[in-house]
Formats: sequence, structure tokens, C-alpha cells
Amino acid sequence: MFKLLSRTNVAGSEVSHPQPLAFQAGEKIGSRETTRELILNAAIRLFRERGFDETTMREVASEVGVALGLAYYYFPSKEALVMAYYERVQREHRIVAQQNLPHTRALRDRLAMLLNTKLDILKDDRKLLGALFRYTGSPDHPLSFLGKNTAPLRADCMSLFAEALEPERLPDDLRELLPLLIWALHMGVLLYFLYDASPNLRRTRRLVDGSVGLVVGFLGLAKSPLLRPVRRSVMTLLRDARLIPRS
Amino acid sequence: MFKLLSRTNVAGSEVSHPQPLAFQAGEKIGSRETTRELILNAAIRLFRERGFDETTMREVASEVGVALGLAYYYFPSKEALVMAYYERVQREHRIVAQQNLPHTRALRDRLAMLLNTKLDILKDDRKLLGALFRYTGSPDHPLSFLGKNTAPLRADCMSLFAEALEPERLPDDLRELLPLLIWALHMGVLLYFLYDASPNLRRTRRLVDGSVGLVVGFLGLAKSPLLRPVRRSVMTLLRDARLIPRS
DNA sequence: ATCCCTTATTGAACGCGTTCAATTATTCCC
DNA sequence: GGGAATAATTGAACGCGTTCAATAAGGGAT
Repeated sequence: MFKLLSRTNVAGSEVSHPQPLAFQAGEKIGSRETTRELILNAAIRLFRERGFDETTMREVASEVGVALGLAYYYFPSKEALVMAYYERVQREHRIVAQQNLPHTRALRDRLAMLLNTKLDILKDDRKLLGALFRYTGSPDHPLSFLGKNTAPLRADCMSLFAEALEPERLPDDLRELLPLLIWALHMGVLLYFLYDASPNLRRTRRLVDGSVGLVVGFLGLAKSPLLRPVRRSVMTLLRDARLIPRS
Repeated sequence: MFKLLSRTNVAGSEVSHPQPLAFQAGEKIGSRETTRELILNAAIRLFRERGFDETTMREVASEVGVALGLAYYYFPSKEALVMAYYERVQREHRIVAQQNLPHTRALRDRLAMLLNTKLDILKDDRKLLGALFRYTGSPDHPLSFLGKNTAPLRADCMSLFAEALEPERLPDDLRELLPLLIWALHMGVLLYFLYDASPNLRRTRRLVDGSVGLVVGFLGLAKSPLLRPVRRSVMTLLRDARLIPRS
């Protein structure tokens, strides 16, 4: 189907190969970005090994050899570490996706590729990814994945889905609607991934395949001019709810 | 449309009128249920007034006049207070729903009534309801609303939706599928409610109306024997994903 | 009434996320 | 080089959710 890029093929990957500590005891810590990166890398490594809640910020700071307060100088909270990491994941996913999209013709394959490569990147991250959902019910929290502060991240993710849809012949309303719907599906898949205890995430992968198939099938149906009033109703509803912008 | 029961009409309501402190300073605290209820009621009241995070467990205990540790004797965590409250909400909702269902014929009205009465009950609870979503990303946590410990609560909620669907002529597969789908919609509505800043939750109410309309419309379409293979695909997918039981 | 077992309650303490005043280091401009 | 401003770093402390050993209270059996 789509060409899986193996981990080693992602040049300069920030995510999959967190850099080892770049200095030894007694050596002076480098620049601002270096310290911040060190802390982030150490945190992600420890979160992966032990779990998010099971790792303390004291351990993270100690791992880098800095004072606890320094972690808070660079990151406003423990969860913000995970969010910073997820932003990296997003960046890496964009790179991978844009490498694969030119070689993937069928929409079904394109969408499946997007979801599966995301899962590939995140496959070792179940012990920390859940922390991203912590503020789901807190509308004003800066880290709420549905809140206004994360709107750029959402938009970025949706733009990837929009890119995958680009070659398709779609009515304008569907072209506008689908990135949101696929983003929502993608969030559902990530959630499912967290709950999936099957070997090698088999069930999650099958869910991806199956749901992408249904989306593409639904799309074939929904394109019909006969269903234009229905599409219009959906668009109206979502606009009223401010889930998509007013045109 | 449906008959709205006003708050005062719900006899013996546990939710809407948290009982005042049943004793005065120096008076001996009553039985186990009384103390537990006192703590829960005080907590919910304070959470409503101040917000969940803004209220400390020390304040809750102090409000009842007991030691901090006693709150933890009765409730395993701060969030567990909110979950206990939500279980009450569920019970009250069932009562209200079962009073209204016999007088509501059209499916659209039945579904809208279920969602709207839920919102009625929860309307003052935005400051605390978000806490229920805190463990969304923690599959093994007892309070995860998607986890196994909350399966009875989910099933109970879905059974209400199944009841609303009862009079409808539906193919078996749809009859099995729809409670889950409507439950998911209901969760989406609750989430939306948390984020909705419109006056009197206007936008949430409109979302309810609109989405119920779409569900009913979709249902009309989905019933068609022509779409049986699609329904079968959906059922297969959800069964494989273990989101509905295998038949 | 006494004893024993279970439940309820307490107050002190723990630990972790977070904060912050003080200090040190770095950078830029003259 | 010196001074000022800014950024980085520290270590101590706070406070809140949570825990727990000790104690008190309640209930049942003898």
C-alpha cells in the first residue's frame, strides 16, 4: 500500500531518537535551546520508561543535572512537556506525510497512510500521550485540545488532511467539511490507541483500515448532488455551532 | 414539544436541591450514609460556587465539620466526588426521562427530550463537570469515562436511549447500534456544553435540535434494505473494535 | 455490663507540582 | 573594560491531594 518509512530513514528526527545528554558532569550547560531541549528529551525518555504520572519533575530535573525550578522556567507545567513533544510529533508527521503523499494515489490509501504513520510515530508513547487529554473538560485551559490555544495545532493537523484530499474532485462544502471530520476521526483513533491492549496495536490498525474505508464509502455517497440539501444542513449546523468558520 | 419538568416537580430530587447541613455545631454526626451524603453535598455545592480546582478538599471537610481524612474515607479522590454526583444525575435523568417518554411520540422529540433534560439537570454544573473528563486518556483509571469501571454507567445511559428507540420499527442491527451512537452524540453534546459560552446555552440547544434532526434523517436513510451491506460493515467494524459486543 | 470486632474519625505527615526571591551568567552598548 | 539589562539558574518553601497510624464509636454476642 503506502510506503512505510522506517524510523531510521527519518533524517534528523527529533522524536524517535531523543538525543543523549550532550555534556558530562561539571561541564557547563549550553545555550537556551540546548537546555530546554535537554529537559524535554529527558522528560520524554523518562515518561516513556516509567509513565507520565510515575515520573516526577524532580527526576526529570535530576536527569539533566539542573534544579527543579529550571524545568518550570522552560515549561509552564508537567503536561506542557507532553504538549511540546506532541508539537514535535506533528512536525515529524508533516514531514513523513509529505514524503508519502506524492506516491499515494487512492484517497483511501492516503488517509490510511496519514493515520498509520501518525500511529507509527506515537507507538512508544502510550504512557505519556494520555496526558494530552487531561484538560479535555477544561475549556479555558491552555492545554485543552479543544480550546482556543490549541487551535493552531488543530488547524495544522487538519491542513494535512486537506492536503490528502486535494486531488479529489469534491464539492466545495465537502472539501471544507472533511478535514474537520477526519481530524475528529484521527482523535478517536488516538484515543482508541490508548485503550487498545491488542498485540502490535492490531485492533487500532484494523479500526483505521475499516473506518477509512467507511469514510471513503460515505464520501462516494455524500458527493451526490441529490444529497446537497443534507450537506447543507450539516454545514449549517456546524457553522452555527462554530465548529467551522462562517463563509 | 416535550413536557419540561421544572426542577421543583422532581420529587425527592437529590441533585438539584442539595440538602442543607442536617446538624449544628457540636451535634453528633449521624449514620454512615448521612456523613457520606453530607460530604458529597457540601462538595458539590462548593464546586458549583467556586469551581472544582478552586475548591480544596480541606474546605469541603471544613464545611461539613469533619477531618480532611474523612472525606477520603468515603471517596477515593476529589474527582470521585464528581463521579458520585454524576451517578446521581444519571439516576435523576432516568426518572425524568421515564416520566416524559410515554407522552412523547415522535422519535425526534424523544431524543431531543433526552438530551435537553440532561442539559437541564446539568445546567449549573459546568464548573465541576469537566472533572469527569480528566482521565479520558488514562485507560486503566477507575474514573475514565471510557474505561471498564465506568461500563455500567455507560450501559445504563445507553439503555435510556434504547428505551427511546423502542417504539421505532428498526432492523436489528440498527437497534443494536444506535444506543452507542446516540450515547457518543450525547457525550459530544456534554463536551460542547462545557465549551459553550452562549447565553442560556443557546448554541448547545441548537446543536441538540440540529444533530437530532440529522440523526433521525440518517436513520430514515439507513433503514433502507439497500444499505444493509453498509450497516453490516459498520457493525463488523465496531464488533472487531469491541465497541459493541459480538453477537 | 463486658468483650471483641468492625467502622468511623482524627490529626499529623508525606510527596509532588509549582512558585519565587535571590543569585549568577550572558549579552549588548558605550 | 564597565555597566546595565536581560536571561538562566538555584534552593527553599508553599499548598494541596492524599495517606495512615492511632483513637474513638458502634454493634453484636455472651
